[in-house]
Amino acid sequence: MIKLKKYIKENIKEKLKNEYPIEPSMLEITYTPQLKMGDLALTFPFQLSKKMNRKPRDLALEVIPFLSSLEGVEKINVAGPGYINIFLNRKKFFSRQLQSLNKSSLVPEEEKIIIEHTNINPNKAAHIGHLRNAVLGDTLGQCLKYKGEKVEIQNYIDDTGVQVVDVAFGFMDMEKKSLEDIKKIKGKFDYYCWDLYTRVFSFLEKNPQAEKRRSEILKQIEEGNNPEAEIASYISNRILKAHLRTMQRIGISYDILPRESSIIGLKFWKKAFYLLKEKKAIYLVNDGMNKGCWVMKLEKEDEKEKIIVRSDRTVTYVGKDIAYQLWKFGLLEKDFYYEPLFKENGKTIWITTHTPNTHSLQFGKGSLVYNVIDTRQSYLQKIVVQGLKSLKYLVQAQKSIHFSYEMVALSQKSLKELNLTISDEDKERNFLEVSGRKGLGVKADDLIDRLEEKALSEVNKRNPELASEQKAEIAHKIACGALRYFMLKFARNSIIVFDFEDALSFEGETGPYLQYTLVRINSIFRNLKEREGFDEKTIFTLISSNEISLDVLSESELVDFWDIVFHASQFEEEILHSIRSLEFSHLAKFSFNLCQKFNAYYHKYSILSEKNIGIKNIRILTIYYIQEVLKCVFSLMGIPQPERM
RNA sequence: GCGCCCGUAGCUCAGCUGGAUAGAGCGUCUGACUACGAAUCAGAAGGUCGCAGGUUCGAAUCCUGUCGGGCGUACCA
Repeated sequence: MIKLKKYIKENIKEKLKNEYPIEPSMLEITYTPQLKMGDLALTFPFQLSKKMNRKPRDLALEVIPFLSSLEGVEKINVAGPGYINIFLNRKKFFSRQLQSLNKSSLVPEEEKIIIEHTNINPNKAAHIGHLRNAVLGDTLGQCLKYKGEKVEIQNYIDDTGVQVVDVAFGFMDMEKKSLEDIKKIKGKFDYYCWDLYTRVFSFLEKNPQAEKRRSEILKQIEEGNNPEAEIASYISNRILKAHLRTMQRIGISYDILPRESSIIGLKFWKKAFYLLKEKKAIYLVNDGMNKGCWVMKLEKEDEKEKIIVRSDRTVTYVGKDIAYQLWKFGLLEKDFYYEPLFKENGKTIWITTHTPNTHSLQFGKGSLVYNVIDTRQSYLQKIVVQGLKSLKYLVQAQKSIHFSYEMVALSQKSLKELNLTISDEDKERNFLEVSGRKGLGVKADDLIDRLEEKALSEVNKRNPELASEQKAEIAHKIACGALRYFMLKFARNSIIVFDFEDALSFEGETGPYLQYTLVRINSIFRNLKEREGFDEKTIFTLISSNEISLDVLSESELVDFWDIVFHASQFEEEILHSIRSLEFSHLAKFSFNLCQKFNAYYHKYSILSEKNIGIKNIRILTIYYIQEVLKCVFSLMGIPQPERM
């Protein structure tokens, strides 16, 4: 479709350029609201009419003779006040689509793209907000890979931040536990810390004097080689593994896990600090509130200073983030050491370390960087970009993209279901922000567990004869599909007010609806094979024989055939559009719509029982085409494809 | 105060760099399993696109103002 549009556009430009003052931007090809009007539409007569001071409809009529003999175009006519509508040759179009299946027509544009996502503080269990982040980031990565880009997925581990300190403080000072005691804790460690963290938070609120001890621990951790650092490192490592397991459940993985401790240990910040000072991007404040701090000013926002280095000479998170961002572009002249963390499906996941070793690998050095971080951190992301700009890395600043999205919040109803108590003031709100500190949130594993449980009971109803392992596997795939579609169906600027009923639904606009569509198609092909020996080979010969004739179809079936095929053929445009706007709800809605069209088609037209071979073959090719398109978009969205369900 | 985001059907949301009659899902009501799997489908009801201006041949979409809501504006991340 992309190629076809390009062809038409260039041809028309060529044919009209001598007669009319036409500009390339006028030749955007759009879709008609209804296929009976035509397949593609041109609106340039409206723009031309202004320039030439003539009626758009007259211009359109006049132009049409110039447009004849376009390859693949059946006819062209004028509609309404001056639209030029193009009707494609359906047979040619369809067989071309079938032949170009699995051949991407998208072209890569970057040397290497880095995506940073997930980034969960390793001090408590992952929650639904983290799931949104990871699903968006992963989907972006899959789409870019489809486009042919070289993609590296990074998951930044803030293992030395205050959040980990808080939990270390809880273990050491509140629970009086040694490292050995902590190691003995059985069961879900991330859940244990979830509860401990909320207790620490309320303890600190009531005992402000403990603040001193807390900053002591922070310093010890940064220095290393002491019990505090050992405990913190144990906590973050164990929780990190829990997070990775959770993400594995929904099919999300990473290439490299950069650790903050490595950034500190390898003095990345020292280097960045030197650069920033040298270019006068930051300066020391001599008096006033920020006395003794190194600060940065944000462009356009006067009077506002962002502290990068605190008066006690420790660096803030943003400072480290600037250093990290510089490293991502290969601008720091420093590199991490890497060690394998574990293997996943034959692929090694690497983690950074500051201890030298012999592994020689190359990460970073991207030409484009996406940071998937929620919109509340826009200000900090701006500071990071500002840092690059101040260092005169203008290209890199422009290629630092904050993929922002709104938070996942909790509905009052879901709070009640979780038995969470909240203040009277909060009870007035429509929704409540997830808060790790207050322990307000739905843990990712809990949600996935509930989805799997529900899916399993549905599978049991429908396929009681299957082996229990098989049922569990199907239930898992359904749970994953439901969750991932749920996270993608909302536009990224829309706050998801989490509701269990919506999230656990398997009907209507949901992941399982999409999966069910594919299962139906599988079922048809399974039957075709069992009953008639009709397999993939038969389809390939059918496609390459080029003996399909659409003439056998009735008029109304031709309409339905064309509606579904034409819609499906737009999938690559949708992928591109989703990447450009970072709006994967487009891809989600597109897939859902295609499934709706298929399900309607399915009810209307039978395949196995069709006697007319010509009609039957077209129907088979049609659903084969839909199947291939669906498989492609599902895999980009990470929606698993069970054979049956 | 300043910055960013949101306001579309009873509810939850789509609606592209402006394009033809504003769409889904849920819920409500009416139908369809002796059928390639009903996790489905067909149909009905439901809208002054927050409000007011402006730009345009054309505005849910762009601009300005305004009202309502959310988030950010930490020597937390």
